[in-house]
Amino acid sequence: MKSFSIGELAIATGVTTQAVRYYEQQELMPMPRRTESNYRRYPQEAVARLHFIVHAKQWGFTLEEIRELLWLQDANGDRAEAKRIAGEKLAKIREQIESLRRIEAVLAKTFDECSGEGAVMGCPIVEAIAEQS
Amino acid sequence: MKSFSIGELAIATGVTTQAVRYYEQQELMPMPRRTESNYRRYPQEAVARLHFIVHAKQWGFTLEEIRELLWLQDANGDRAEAKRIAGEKLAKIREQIESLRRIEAVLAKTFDECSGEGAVMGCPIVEAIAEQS
DNA sequence: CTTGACCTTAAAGCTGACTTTAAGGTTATT
DNA sequence: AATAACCTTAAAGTCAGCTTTAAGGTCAAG
Repeated sequence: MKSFSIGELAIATGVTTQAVRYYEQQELMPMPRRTESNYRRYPQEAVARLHFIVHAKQWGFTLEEIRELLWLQDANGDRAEAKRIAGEKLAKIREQIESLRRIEAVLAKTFDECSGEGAVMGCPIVEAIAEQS
Repeated sequence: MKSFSIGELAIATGVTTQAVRYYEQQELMPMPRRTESNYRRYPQEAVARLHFIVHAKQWGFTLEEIRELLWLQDANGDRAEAKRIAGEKLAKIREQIESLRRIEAVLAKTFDECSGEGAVMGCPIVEAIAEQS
């Protein structure tokens, strides 16, 4: 079965070699075996694991949350625990959406109210920020 | 008319004195006059200006964007310019919402699919992250 | 047998928005 | 006159998630 140098692994997953070393340091990637000349050698599974990290990041998981999920898999832990982590993340994401929507609504309203003509004095956007309770 | 020490200004607006000095350094707050003993003395308008900063931050504006808006007001610039800044911010916020909504949809789906029972192996949440294209 | 592309480590730097630390000077109260 | 509660500055530290730098060692091609 093919084994990978850190550079090959990096290319296969679209991250930099430094990022891979950083994930190792942060205990997301396990310490791989080394060649005689002290080069890292990764097994096939490492590609999948690193892909998991990359994808989870795209989903907005922090490295800390991803570490939790990975350790859970390593320990073949409870599915309930994975669901809890995902549930917490889901709640956070929904809060963020709600918060952004509130801002969007007010900003969009004042944006429409602003004629875009004349001096900034009296501009509804600026006024709205200044007067916010 | 009342004038304020940096501490009074900070309390009036709910920020720390260090933050006020930081805003001065970042050219969001103007350099105020000093007492004989080199203490900062702020006029009434400084309270409003600092409030503007605090509120704009709550709306998700970065300090850089807030500086733009403040300088615009200082120069009594074009309302069109303020509208442009707000418009760019609005676009960014909408992008963020869209991105979060896409994540929310997928995460919510896999969350519902996960029974929460048994070992993490085969868990739909973990699988979904692993298999993401 | 040398050049260049890879690999190694540790440590410092980056962004944003501050906070913390250090080492003092001033003002108000007791 | 002493103490606390303010104020001053500059510089370093914090968080995340890396990137960059420095100073090397190794390996494949020509």
